[in-house]
Amino acid sequence: MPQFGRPDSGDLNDDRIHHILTEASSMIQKPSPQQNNLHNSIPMKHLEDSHSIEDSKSPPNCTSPFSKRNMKKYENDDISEEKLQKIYQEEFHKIMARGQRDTFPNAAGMPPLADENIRLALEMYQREFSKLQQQSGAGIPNFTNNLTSLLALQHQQALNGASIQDLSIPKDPKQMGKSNGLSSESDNENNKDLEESMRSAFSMVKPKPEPTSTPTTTASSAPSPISNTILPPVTPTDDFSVAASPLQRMASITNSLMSQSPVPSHHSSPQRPLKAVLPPITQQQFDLYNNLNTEDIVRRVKEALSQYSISQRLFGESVLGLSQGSVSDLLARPKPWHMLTQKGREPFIRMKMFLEDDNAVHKLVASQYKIAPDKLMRTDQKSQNDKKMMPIHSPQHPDTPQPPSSANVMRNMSQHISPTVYEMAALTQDLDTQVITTKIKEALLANNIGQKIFGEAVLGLSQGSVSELLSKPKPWHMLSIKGREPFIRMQLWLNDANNVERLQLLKNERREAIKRRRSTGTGGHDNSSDTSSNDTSEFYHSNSPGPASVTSQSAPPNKKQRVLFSEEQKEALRLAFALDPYPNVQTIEFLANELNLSTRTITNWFHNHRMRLKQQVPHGQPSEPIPSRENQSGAPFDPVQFRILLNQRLMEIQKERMGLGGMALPYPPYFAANPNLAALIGRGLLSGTDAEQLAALNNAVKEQIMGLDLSMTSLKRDDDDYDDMDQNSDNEGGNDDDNESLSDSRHNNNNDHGKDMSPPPQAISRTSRRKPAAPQWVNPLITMNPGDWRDDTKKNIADDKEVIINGVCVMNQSSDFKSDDGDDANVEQSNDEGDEPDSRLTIAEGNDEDDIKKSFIKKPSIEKASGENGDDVKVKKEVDESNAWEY
DNA sequence: TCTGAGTCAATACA
DNA sequence: TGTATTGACTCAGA
Repeated sequence: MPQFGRPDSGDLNDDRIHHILTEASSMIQKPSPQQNNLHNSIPMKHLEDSHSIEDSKSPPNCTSPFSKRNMKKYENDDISEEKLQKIYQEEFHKIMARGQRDTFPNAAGMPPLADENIRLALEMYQREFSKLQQQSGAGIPNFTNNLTSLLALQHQQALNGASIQDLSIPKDPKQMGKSNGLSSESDNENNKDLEESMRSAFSMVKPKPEPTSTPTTTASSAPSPISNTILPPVTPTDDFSVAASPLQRMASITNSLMSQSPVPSHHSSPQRPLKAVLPPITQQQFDLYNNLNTEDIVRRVKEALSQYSISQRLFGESVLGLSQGSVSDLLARPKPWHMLTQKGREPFIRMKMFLEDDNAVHKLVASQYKIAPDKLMRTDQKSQNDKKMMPIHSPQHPDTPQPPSSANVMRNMSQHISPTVYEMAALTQDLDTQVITTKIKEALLANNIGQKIFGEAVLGLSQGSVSELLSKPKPWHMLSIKGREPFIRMQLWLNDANNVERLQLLKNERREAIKRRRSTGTGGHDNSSDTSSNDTSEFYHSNSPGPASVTSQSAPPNKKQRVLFSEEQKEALRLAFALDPYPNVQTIEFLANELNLSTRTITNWFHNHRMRLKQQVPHGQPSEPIPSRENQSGAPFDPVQFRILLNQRLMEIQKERMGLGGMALPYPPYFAANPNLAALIGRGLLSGTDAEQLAALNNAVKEQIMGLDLSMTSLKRDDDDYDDMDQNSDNEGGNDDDNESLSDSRHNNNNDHGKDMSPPPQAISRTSRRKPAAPQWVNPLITMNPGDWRDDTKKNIADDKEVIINGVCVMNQSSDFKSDDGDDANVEQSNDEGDEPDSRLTIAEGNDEDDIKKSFIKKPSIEKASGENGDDVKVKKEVDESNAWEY
């Protein structure tokens, strides 16, 4: 499905960019070695100027490893002005191409990122070019004219807010090229260009060429390694510098634009043919850093990388000249200094230099997120000057500088510096995601704006993603930069005075478009994403890598049908998960065979199940409902045990379907007489093996037999694996209606099941998945402090306890816990209506039998679980270490 | 290679 | 039609 916000219309712009590049490349003559040298050096200056225009007036930071700029060649080389002009012209084209992308809202609705910078860069070019002209008395007349007109046009369009489609490049075929052809990849390449350029801006790394890669003409249609390495070389000794002059690089860009398949641009492009090669550490540097605390360095580096979400890959390649794996190894297990060889000490010296360079981290961030370094630097400087901005210099101690209110931060940022969303995400220390989503929900509801249009236009996300974000927002500190971006966008949207109007406008446009389509009989399904090339709402998008992947605009392939698990399959998977949330390959294959599913599907299910269980631990909860893999029991998954337990479970289900839920089981109860119980406990699936716990279990079994607890015997809707916790903490949503709807749902389910006494194992028995109420802010203390589940009651529900066993909960249920419905318990619970939120291994008790309830909740392990937080942690740790069930 | 994080998009339901 | 769910996918880290 074509993504809203990624319309085709931008191709026109890309077309022009592409054509400029093509024209430029066509002008290229094979450079002499001298030219090569010159070209190798000039872009660096240009990049510095274009990326650090404001910095250009200040002396470079000579202490920085990133400040080693190769300016000498440009300054000293003897070269004709004509060539210089040509080079300037080419670089101008390049900047223009970038400027078009960065300055004007592009097809993806990206707002201006560095319009000022681009303008300054262009002005700089103009100045330089004028100087050249004055010096030489010759020059290229049209160029300056074009430049001037472009600047004027750019300025005017910026003022008018003109869309990219209106951008008219001065028609001078000789210099500027004509508009023809299309290349949607131009933007990608420009992104790469920018990325690589930025990388080079603090280049400690120079790219190493592929052995055979020295294309010298524009004719090559094969992708060249150089096409991926637009960045200029760093040092005069660089082999690559000879091979990749700007002209050649431009030609390669053109070639790659012509030949590349539309691959989304990403900084970690898999086609990277480069290997980082750094200039060696000098003896002076070795002397300077003759004794380093590697652990401390590693710690600080990790903090920096973590704080700014800098990938190890980028760090390794840009700073250390090492692969991601090597970086990981170094950071995880730093050797003490004295144990390192000179070579082994090099990366630590580089890390040290990196840490000592105030700008290095920001440049890396800029590189990672394609933020113009000077922009980021300005942000940084502004933040230092204006305390209302994010205090980014004490990131490791978020409590020291009091972060400003999120709204103020956003307001300041959007008003003053127009940073990218990534910048904001990286630099904002705290944001109340709950408040934001609440406001968003209110706004959408009040103005009848759907999640779909909001997500596509404002967030660049699909409806489903918006739904999850709004209903289950993660706390800020738990979000990666990427995950923070939607919230930044939401806040920006909230700050926009015309936010609703824009969306309403867009909505109407869509409606009109649909009407037109229908009236014209074009038919086809409504692809509401394709109406939006000029959508004002996309203003909220930045030109950061973007929230939404650009999906193909072409006709979607055959709709892929989703796998739908039958209840039996789900039950089996839940059981298997309870036995081992991290199944090994053998287990996965066994399950795949057993359930007639693909191993991939099994893997995905476990993966998703872990993730979604984890998501149920909301807002800042340190609780880990799923034991880490290392904490898993050494005992392998036991297929026999699995089959026995599953068989019993399926019998339970069948019995329930037959409406015999209240009757005594004709077979040994689930646990009480289960010969595998001991094994289950012994495997650490139950926390504790003492008699009391067994007694508690037996109580639970007794309840089942008495029909007081239908948790094991009701097949309910199958969507409650993950959302029930949210529901439980829903302070606003719990009401009678919820219960009613749930009851209805259960009723229907039972009826449905009753009709089919023995559904086939593969039968799809989907039941109601509708939640009775949208989950609201979930209490973070779900597993650690159940007493805080509900802010409204503030009840210390010592009785409300749960035991999550590998994500499967065993809990009691107090009477005040029944309010919402059994459907939304944040742990699997049962109620007297037979609504089992999750038919996974669950031992619960009915609401109506206080005695039984009490007997159950007095399980020692559960009491431990409900203690003070500290106790909780302690107990939890013990549980983890003993591979026992968690709570 | 596995895992977590984030996301898409098919699907179901109100 | 809008929203919630969830299987599957991509990407980065270990």
